[in-house]
Amino acid sequence: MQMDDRKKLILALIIKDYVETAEPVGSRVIVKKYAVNVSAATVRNEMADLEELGLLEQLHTSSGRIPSEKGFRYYVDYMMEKKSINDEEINVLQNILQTQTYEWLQAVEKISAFLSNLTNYVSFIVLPSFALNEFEHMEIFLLEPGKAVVFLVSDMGLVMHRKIEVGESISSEDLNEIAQMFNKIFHRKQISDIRRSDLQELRDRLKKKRKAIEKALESLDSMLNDSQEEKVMMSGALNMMNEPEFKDVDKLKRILTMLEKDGIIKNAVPTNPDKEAGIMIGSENILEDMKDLALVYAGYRTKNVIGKVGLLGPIRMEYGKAAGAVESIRELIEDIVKKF
Amino acid sequence: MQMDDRKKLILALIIKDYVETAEPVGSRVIVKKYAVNVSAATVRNEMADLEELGLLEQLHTSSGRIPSEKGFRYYVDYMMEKKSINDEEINVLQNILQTQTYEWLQAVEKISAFLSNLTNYVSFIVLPSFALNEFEHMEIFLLEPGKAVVFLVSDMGLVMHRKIEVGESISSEDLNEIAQMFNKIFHRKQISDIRRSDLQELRDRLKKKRKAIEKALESLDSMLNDSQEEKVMMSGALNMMNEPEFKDVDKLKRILTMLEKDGIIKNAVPTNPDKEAGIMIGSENILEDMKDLALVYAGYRTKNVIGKVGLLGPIRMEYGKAAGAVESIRELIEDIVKKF
DNA sequence: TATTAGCACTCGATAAAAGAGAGTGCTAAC
DNA sequence: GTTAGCACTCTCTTTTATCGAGTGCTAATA
Repeated sequence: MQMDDRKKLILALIIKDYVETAEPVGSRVIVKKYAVNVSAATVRNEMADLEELGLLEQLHTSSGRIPSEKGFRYYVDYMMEKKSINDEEINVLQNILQTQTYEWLQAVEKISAFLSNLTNYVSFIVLPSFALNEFEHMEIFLLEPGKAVVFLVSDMGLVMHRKIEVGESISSEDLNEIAQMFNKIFHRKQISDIRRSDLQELRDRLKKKRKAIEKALESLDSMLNDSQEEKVMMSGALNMMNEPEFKDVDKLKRILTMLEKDGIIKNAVPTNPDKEAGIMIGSENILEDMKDLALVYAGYRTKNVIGKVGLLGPIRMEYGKAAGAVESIRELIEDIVKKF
Repeated sequence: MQMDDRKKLILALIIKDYVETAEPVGSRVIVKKYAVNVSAATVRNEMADLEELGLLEQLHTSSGRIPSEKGFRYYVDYMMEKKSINDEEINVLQNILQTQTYEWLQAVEKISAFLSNLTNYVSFIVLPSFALNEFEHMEIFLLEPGKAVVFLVSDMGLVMHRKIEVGESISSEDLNEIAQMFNKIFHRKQISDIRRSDLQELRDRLKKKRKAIEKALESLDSMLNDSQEEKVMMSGALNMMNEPEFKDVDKLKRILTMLEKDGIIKNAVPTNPDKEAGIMIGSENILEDMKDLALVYAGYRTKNVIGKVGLLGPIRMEYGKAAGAVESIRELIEDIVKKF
C-alpha cells in the first residue's frame, strides 16, 4: 500500500488534532472540524489503511485513532514544517541578555528559561566541558595572611576561583612568583592535556614555598576535575505537569525524578549533534527511561567544542515548533558565545 | 473543660497515627494499636471532648478524627519532643562537606540537600545578603589587552568576579593602581554603606584611566546590586510528590509552582528568626498561598548577619523531627561559617 | 471503481443502585 | 467514671444499567 496525498493529509490532520487535544481522533472530527471534502466513511477507510501501515493505532475497537510513534516519525521525516522563533521574541531575549547578564553561565540560564517558556516543554543546554579548552591564565592573590584565592581563566572566558590556605609567611610577591611560574608552563595548553606529571614537575622546582604551591596545585587540580564534566542547565521541568499524559502523580514522579537525576540529559542526547535539529521519538531514545518522552536537540559549536541544546516533551509534541525553536536558539547561542 | 493526662495521651496518639498514615484515626485504633488501657467507648468520649476543645476534627459524622491545626499547635507547644540529628548522620554530612566543597555556596547547597534527604521535606537556606557585610578586598587583572576581570571579596569570604572591557592601552600596572585605590577607600566598610557618592569621588580622582575606572565601577556596582538580595537555596521540592495530600496533580502543581516562584520563601519566613525553631502551621503562615503547608525555621548568625534555614512540608508533619533537624543544621551552619 | 449512506456492534465513560464496613453517639448497666 | 451494646451515618467499593462516540461492514450510488 502506498501513501497518497489524501492519506498524508489525513495523517497530518490526525496528528494536528491529537497534539492539540490529547484525545483519540475520530473520522467525524476530521471531516467536520477540518472541512475535508469526503465523507466520514471514506476517512474511516483511509484510517484503516494508515493503521495497517503502522502509522496510526487504536486504543480499543471503538475509539478514534492516535498517531503511533511510527506515525510521528513519518510526519517528522516527510511532512513537518519547522517554525522558527520570530524576530520579536528573539529581541525580547536579546534584551534580557544585554541588560541582565554579565556572565556566560548566567546567559545560558536565561536562554534556557526562555526556550522552555516559549515552548512549554522542558529545555536544556549542555555546556561543553571546560576541560576541552585552553588554559589561558591563572592568578593568585593574598586575602589576608594565610589565606589566598586562586583564579583560573580559560580562553572561552570561563573564570573559576577557589580559596586556599597558605602559610602565614607567604607574601603577595611569593604568590605572584608562583602564579607566573604556573602561567609559563601551562599557557595555551589544552586544559585536558595538563597531566599530573606536569604538576609534579612544578612541585619539584620550587621547594621553598612548598605549602602554598601544594595548595595552589590542589585547587587547580580540583577546579580541573570540577570542570572536566559537562554542565547541564535544565529549565521548565514543571511544564511536564501540564501534559495530560502525566496527570497521574506516579507517572509524573517517575519523569521528574528521572530528569533531576544528574547526567541523565547528557546521556540522552547523542554525541556530536548537528546544526539541524535531531529528533528522538519515544522508544527511539537511547535511554529506556525516556521511552515516554520525545527529544529534540541540536549542537552548537564554540571554537572547537560542541555544546548541546534541546527540548524534552511528551511524544505528542509540536515537533515543528520545537525543532524550529531549538534551531533558532542554537544559532543565537553561537552568536552569544562570540560576544563573551 | 481541662486537658488532663489521658486527653494529652490520646491527642498525642492520634497525631502520631495520623502523621504516619494520613488517615482519620478511630477509637478502636487507639485502643488496639497503642494498647491503651481503657475501652474504645471511653476513648470516644475523650475524643468528643477534644473535638469540643477544637483540637480534633471530623471529616464527616462517621469518620475517625484528625488533628486540627489547633491540635497540632497544642502538640507543638506543650508536648512535642525535638529529635536532633544523630552524630552518625552529622558525620556523613561533615564528610561530604570536607571532601566535596570548596566554596561557601557549594557547601550550603550540600547542606540543604542533606536536610531534605534526611527529613523528606522541602528544605531551604536563605543566605544573608552579601550587602550587609564588609568590603574586604578587590582586585583587577588583565586577561588580554582590552579585557580584564574584577574580583570582589567580602569578609564573609564570598568572592565574586566579573569581566570588563578596558581600553587597549591600559596596562596591568594601571589596573593595580586602580584596585589599590579602591581598596584604600572602601576597606572594611559595610558594603551597603558604599554610596554612589563615594564612587563619584573616586571617579574624579583618576582622570587618565577613565574608561577602565568607569568599567570597574560599573562592575562593582552591578555586583553590589546583585548581592543586595538574599539568595535562597531550596532542595527536595519533589518530596512534596510523596505526600498523599498532594497526590492530586493540580494541587501539586499549585504548590510546586509557588515554591519555584522567586522570593516566596524569603517572604514566608519571619524576619529575625531565633535559634529555637519556630513553627507555622497552615493558616498561621504569613502567605495565603501557604495555608496548606507547615513551616519550620530557625535563624543562624554569621557575625552581625542573620540567615535562615528551614523545612516546608504538609501540615501533617513530623514536627519533632523537623524542628530537631532544623536546629541541628542551624548550629552546624554556624560552625561551617567560621571555617570559611 | 471509488465513494458514501446506513446500521449493527463494541467498548469506555458516566450514572445510578446496592452492599459493606468503619466509626460514631447514645443508652443503660456495671 | 467506665464500658458493653446497638442503631445509625456516611464513605467507599462493587455492581448494574445506560449512553454515546466511533468503528467496520454492506449495499447502494455516482
